[in-house]
Amino acid sequence: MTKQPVADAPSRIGHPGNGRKYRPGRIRERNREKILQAAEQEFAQHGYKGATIQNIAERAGLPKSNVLYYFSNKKRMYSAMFDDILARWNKVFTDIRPEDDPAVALSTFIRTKVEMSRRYPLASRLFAMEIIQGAPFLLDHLRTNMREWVRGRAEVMQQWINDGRMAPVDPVQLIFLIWSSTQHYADFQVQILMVENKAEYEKRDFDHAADFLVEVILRGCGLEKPT
Amino acid sequence: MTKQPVADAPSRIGHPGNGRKYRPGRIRERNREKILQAAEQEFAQHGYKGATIQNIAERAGLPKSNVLYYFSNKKRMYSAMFDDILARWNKVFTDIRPEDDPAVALSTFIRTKVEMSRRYPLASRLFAMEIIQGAPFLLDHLRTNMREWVRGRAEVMQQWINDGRMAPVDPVQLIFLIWSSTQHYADFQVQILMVENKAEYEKRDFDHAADFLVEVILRGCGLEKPT
DNA sequence: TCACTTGTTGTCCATTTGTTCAGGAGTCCG
DNA sequence: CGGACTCCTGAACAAATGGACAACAAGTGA
Repeated sequence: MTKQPVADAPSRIGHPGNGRKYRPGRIRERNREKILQAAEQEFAQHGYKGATIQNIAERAGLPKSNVLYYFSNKKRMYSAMFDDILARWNKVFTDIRPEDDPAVALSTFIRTKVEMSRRYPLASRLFAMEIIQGAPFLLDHLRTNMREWVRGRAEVMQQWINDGRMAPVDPVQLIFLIWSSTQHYADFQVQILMVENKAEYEKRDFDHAADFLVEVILRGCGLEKPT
Repeated sequence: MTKQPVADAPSRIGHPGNGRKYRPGRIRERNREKILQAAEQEFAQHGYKGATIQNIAERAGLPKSNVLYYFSNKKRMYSAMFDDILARWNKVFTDIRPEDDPAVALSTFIRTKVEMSRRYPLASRLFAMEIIQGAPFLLDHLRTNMREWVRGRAEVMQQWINDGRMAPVDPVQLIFLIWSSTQHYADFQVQILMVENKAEYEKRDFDHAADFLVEVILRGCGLEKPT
């Protein structure tokens, strides 16, 4: 009789003595990571339906069966990825507060998002794909967490507006504007590269983009670029 | 011997007397349209690899074989769609000239693009998908037509800047900003609806968005909203 | 070493996929 | 009507796909 595989439980390193005799291996952790990275590429390029386990396995340099040992099926693999990505996302974005300086806060927000586009373009594309496809997996997340997130920020911005500290623009639309314009550098990378006739992005391209966005959007909100 | 099908030739209605005895039917035209529309939905939702001919056929209410009679294979179907879309695209966007008023021109551009997002959300998503996937079919178009298009507009904007008629911002980045922020309303529809807790878009939502974008972006470029 | 868990993989399978094809139905004009 | 052309479609097929499984290898703590 074969043992039931541990079935894509969330990573649990340094979590001994939970009734288990052996700590679930470092091997597990390493391979899980390899596979998730491969999956990120494959899913970002082909979407959920278009991605194949075979391809992911090849990218990860493992046999298909082994991939299926770690993630018992395609669906779980896909959502495991988003767990990873959303966790990363949550870690980076700090809160804003009414007493913050609007110019500084917005500028930080924009720069952080551009930096995310630079460092994790695949995650960005993946997210974009998921949304375009109708967000079958993330609908709930959008409806709850993300809605709350936006509401919180928008409230603070509204406060700033009421206090006359920035121009009266719709805060929710402003968030969309920042999201879209910053993500664009990850999602539409190919288009931008072609139009600008470049082979690759460099750090300074992102800095330039961030400078541009900060300048235009802040001025658009009646703010001065912070020093 | 069966006749070779006319093999997805471009529509040719009202084009008689080219050696053919019968004008290539109106049936052809009607079904072609039905199929292309179904394909637009399917490809926009699942990407190139994820879309299936079977699904397209079902959406169009035709047997698979019939779909393949009109478009001999998946690839041709896919590019036929883009021919359609790019043609539509080209028809709508008028040129800008140095003697135009920057505020009016930019404002028109933004509003036109928002209107496109409203009227042809599927086309927008399709395009986004194609780019995210690395633009395997559109690379050439991006490299040539689109590059030229951007260069032309950017030059005019630079002229405006040189003449002191708008703030000195990078024109190419400005175009990207307008593209991304306007497309967002089509591509990320689901996200926006969820965050705003709505079931559907209405015309006035787009108007609101367009007003917001015109206001912020124009001000960001040191321009006054045109009356 | 032993007993047991975790990790690995080749093989198999039902289903789906893109595509071909042959034959037939429908349409149109003289 | 007849014949030329257009349109339609069920059947067939090789390749690919998601997944199940059983046998085996490697690791681990006692």
